[in-house]
Amino acid sequence: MTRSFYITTPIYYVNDVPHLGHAYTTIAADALARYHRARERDTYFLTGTDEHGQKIEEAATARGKTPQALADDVVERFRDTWRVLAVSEDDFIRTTEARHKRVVADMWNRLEAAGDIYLGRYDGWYCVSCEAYYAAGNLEDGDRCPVHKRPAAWVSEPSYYFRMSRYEQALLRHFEENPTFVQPESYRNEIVSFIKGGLRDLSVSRTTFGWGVPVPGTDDHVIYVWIDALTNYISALGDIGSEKYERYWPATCHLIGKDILRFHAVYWPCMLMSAGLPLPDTIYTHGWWTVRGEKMSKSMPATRVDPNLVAGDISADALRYFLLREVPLGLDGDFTYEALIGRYNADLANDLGNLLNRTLTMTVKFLGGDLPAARAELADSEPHAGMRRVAVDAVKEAGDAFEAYAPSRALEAIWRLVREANRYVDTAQPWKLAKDPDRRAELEHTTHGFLEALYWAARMVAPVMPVKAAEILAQLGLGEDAAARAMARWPDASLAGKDLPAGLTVTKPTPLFPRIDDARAAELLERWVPEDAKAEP
RNA sequence: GGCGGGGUAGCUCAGUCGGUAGAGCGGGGGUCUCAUAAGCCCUGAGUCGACGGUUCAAAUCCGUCCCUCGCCA
Repeated sequence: MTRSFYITTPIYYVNDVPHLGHAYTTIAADALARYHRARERDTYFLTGTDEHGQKIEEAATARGKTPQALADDVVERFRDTWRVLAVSEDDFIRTTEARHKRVVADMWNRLEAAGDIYLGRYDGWYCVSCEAYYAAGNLEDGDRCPVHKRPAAWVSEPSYYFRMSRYEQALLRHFEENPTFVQPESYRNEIVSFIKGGLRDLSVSRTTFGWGVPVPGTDDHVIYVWIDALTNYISALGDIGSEKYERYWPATCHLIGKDILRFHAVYWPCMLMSAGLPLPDTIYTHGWWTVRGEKMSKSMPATRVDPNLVAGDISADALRYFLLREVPLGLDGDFTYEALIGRYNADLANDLGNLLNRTLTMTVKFLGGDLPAARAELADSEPHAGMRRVAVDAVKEAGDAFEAYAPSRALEAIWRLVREANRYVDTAQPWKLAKDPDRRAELEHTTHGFLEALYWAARMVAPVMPVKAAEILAQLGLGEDAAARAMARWPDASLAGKDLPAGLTVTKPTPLFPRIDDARAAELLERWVPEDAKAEP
């Protein structure tokens, strides 16, 4: 029995407006979840929101609302965005839900029962905007936070501590025994050297604000971020020991951004060890997007990319494709609208979209729209055998790549198939075969060949482009149910030549990805670039 | 400052255990006509960051240096 596949995104701070960074993590996790579902694994995909903390409390006060009312309000921005981006999460956890708070309290009690919680005092610099504490050495001009350049506050308060130092050796051993625990390897090395530098105990409660999960048995301490936030990965499954917990925990993959690597790769494993719970298989750290070479930031309008807007104009799938194809998951990348439109035209409109269009048109023109069967006697001759070899290889390579958290490589492999199919059409020249009644068998075999290539390509791109994949299958003549069933199964390479369903009829195609010409590109840029950024050079 | 990545065609990057370099994009040329002025084919005299070393042979190993990025609660 294969183990289940449980993948998570971080919970996003609910006060934020969903941006390209949120979209990227969530889309990547969604593609991986969809791929594993197609491999018929018991898959669970979780995302959600972090709704506690001082920042929410203050924002709510400023608007004359309760923190809960504010959270209830703004959480919809995330839910709406995920609908627009075709995200298929199985659950959406909010840290303000009762089911979450109950498990957080349970986690706390477990750490305490293990003797790993003690009362101390916290002294340090705190920046409200970052919701983060700084060592004196990391501040600028004496007391300014390096991110917001705002003065940080000196705080000194009683605080409970988690005895993380106790797990230093056990954690190092876990890294040695599980070389893929943190991926990619460069991040693993960073974390190992961090741990080797020595682990300190962790301040895990606060008394200066109230919006959070109360520390069990106290009335003045609130659990400070990590135990609260990280526990979402378990609380979404239910209580520890519940049916769903047993079915999905430990997680297969926590997909995260590099800014929260340490919390996932150090704090969280230590907490789990203390609680006596198994550790996740892999913490996968994806890279960071810059926009036009600049770090994304609220103070830089030109770096503001609204995934909802872009998806609305050129389809969610096109954005999903670009983000997952342009850059390997573990590396940083630069986002520009020019690159987005470039890939849209080259890969989606010209290669894939036009392949669908030309092949369907030929099927209608030369065969009256009836999908032909393959001819066994031609299967092993060229160029037919060449087409099949490339298709079979693509299924294998794309599958291997998705397994290895490398959607960009999977897409490259699928595009080798798409390009080969275009080449196959040019080599076989169906328009000539159609003029010669004696070559009817060749015409049918070739047509079957490129349609099956498309049938496979559609199913393989489905994790990344679920909506467009369904459209391709629909244009190939599959009904809604048949299309859904096809997408729910990864192609079986051994079925080459006999996988395309028989008896289907196709009609005149509609362009899947209408080409973006220069005029349209200018129009889109006008819409996408924020007003306050247009003045910039 | 300490530790760790990188510096390869105009751009983005591949290059396993050393055998005188490749893929996509862009540019240039050609060609088919089924197609979204799409497709297909052809086209790269790159000091493989610099210098020195090991070797019959180094982008690939060693040393020094330069530049760049990341981590150091």
